[in-house]
Amino acid sequence: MLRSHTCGELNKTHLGGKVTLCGWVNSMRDHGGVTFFDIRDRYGITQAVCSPEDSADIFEEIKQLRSEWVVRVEGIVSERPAETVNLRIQTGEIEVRVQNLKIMNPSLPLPFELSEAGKTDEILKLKYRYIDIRSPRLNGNLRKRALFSHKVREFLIKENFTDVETPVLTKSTPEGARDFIVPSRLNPGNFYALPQSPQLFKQLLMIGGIDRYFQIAKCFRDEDLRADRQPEFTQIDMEMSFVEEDDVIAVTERMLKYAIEEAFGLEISIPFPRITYDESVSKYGSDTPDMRIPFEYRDLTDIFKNTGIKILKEIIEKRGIIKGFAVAEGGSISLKDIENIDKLVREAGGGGLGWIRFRTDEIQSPFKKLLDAETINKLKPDGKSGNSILFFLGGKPKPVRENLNMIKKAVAGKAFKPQAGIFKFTWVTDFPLFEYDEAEKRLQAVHHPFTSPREEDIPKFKTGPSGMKSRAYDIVLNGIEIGGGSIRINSRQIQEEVFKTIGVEKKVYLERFGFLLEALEYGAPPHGGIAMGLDRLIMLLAGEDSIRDTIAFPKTQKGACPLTNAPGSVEESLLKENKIRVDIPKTE
RNA sequence: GGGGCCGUAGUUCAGCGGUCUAGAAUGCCAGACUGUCGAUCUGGAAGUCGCGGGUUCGAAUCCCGUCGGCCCCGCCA
Repeated sequence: MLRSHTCGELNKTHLGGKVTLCGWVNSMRDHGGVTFFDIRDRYGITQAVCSPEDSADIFEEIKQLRSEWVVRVEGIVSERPAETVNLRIQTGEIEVRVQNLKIMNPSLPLPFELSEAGKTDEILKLKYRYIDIRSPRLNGNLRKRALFSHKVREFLIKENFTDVETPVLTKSTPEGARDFIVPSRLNPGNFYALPQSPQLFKQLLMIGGIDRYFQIAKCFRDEDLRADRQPEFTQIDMEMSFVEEDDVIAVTERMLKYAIEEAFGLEISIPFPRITYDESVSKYGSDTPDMRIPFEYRDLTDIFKNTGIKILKEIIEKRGIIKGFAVAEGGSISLKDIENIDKLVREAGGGGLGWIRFRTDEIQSPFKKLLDAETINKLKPDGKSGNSILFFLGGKPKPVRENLNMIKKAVAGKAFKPQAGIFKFTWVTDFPLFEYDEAEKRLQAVHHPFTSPREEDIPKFKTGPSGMKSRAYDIVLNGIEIGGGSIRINSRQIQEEVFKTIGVEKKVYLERFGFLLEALEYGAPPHGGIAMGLDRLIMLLAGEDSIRDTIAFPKTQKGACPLTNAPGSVEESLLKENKIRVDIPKTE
């Protein structure tokens, strides 16, 4: 070993001891007659000190040091003079009096300052990712991620899950996201696809009697990127045989509780609340509700039906709805704010904003004169009327919901800011099995086409598949979907019904999914599972805004890696071997 | 495919109703300094104002195009 200790562990118990530290020079403080410098490694920072009395030669050599040089320092652990103790660092009570110095590698000045890394240009940070990784934030995120993954594995192995690797070179499937493809040299003109998830393989593992499978698996989807989407990402992928929804949900909850508590030191209480898809959309306007935000939508159509407010009456007569939500502590929302929100709604084409402010004994509202006491009473939010505001809109359900979501966002930014460190998990259940795809003019699987319908809905394949409910469940954390799963179809006949319903021709599904259909006929047990986005989970738990900050070497929004310059061109010979000709159309 | 914001010393940013011989902070270099810890003080170097074109006597600044970054919509079974 080149070192006897790390830079984070020395304290008064080591006084007088001879130690050797290795690390990066963190900051030089040359006072002429005495020089201090900090050595940093991922464990911490230790101050080194040297004056000519220690050694004239070493003292001179230290003057050459610069930030980020890699050094090995040999010296004696000494007590700092009382007034110079630094309580902000772990090792602040001691310092190392340098007896020997080895410069292991000098460094150029860094292309950006570690302390500025938070706001440095993304492309520069990615080009020098290894420098960014030296920052405690990124370094810490990667270690938290590793610890979390370790705890997940530990838990699942204890619970009898078997970690199985599935292929990365696999087959393209027509449903779902765009595939990344890999040419096959041995089969010219044919391509592998990188897996969008190990979905089919894990189902086959169930048919193979593995019973409980998991994998921390890389997945690939060639779609446009977002702060929480990378072209390659990692899922905690699980599948279990002979289970129902509650079994998958329960083991997932226990796993998350264990891994989060162990890796992040947070307290997580289970079971997590559940909400049905329909209720979530109706109350929160979304199937990924953020349970930190307490505003619930209320249908006010019946209350307004018989009032003298003409605009609202007309909306209701045209089979529209009136819907709104109350802000309990609305004191910080000014008339000016309301005006701005109204402007937002109008700009989005949502008609006008209705609002009522409830004070202790009066109300304030553009409709004040048109509202009788009884109606006001009905509209009043439960109990609290100190200074609450009710916002509402009328119109067709979908735009009303969308505009309410917009208002909610605006109000949440004004009157309610979710605290950092609050984690609200929710299960969303009873998803529709299919949804209508406007662009393609056909039904599509909401979850994926291997999701089982509810038993009682099976006859609806014939009578009206759009009303079918699935056995799928999503898990949402603070308004962000972090995972989803379902009980799968284990009957060939139902699987074929689903393909037909979503408009996949028999020829196509036999070609693409024939192996699955066949497998379902060889004793496929009932099974189900879940997949969770590891990157997103770590992002939320670490308090980051982008999954890039949880991934060692992420890509830019255009899918590029400025460090390696991927993607790049390849040798002509390689194209030839793969029988590929590049043909980029010229766009004028 | 579309919308928004951004691109100026190594870095973070100011300048953007045409006059800039482009500033600040920080970093860098040199010197001073025996208790600092974001050390301090003095001095210095440092810019293709993303790239291309246009308007103009004159463009970092106005216009067009283009490349790139970030956020969002579409897309993401």
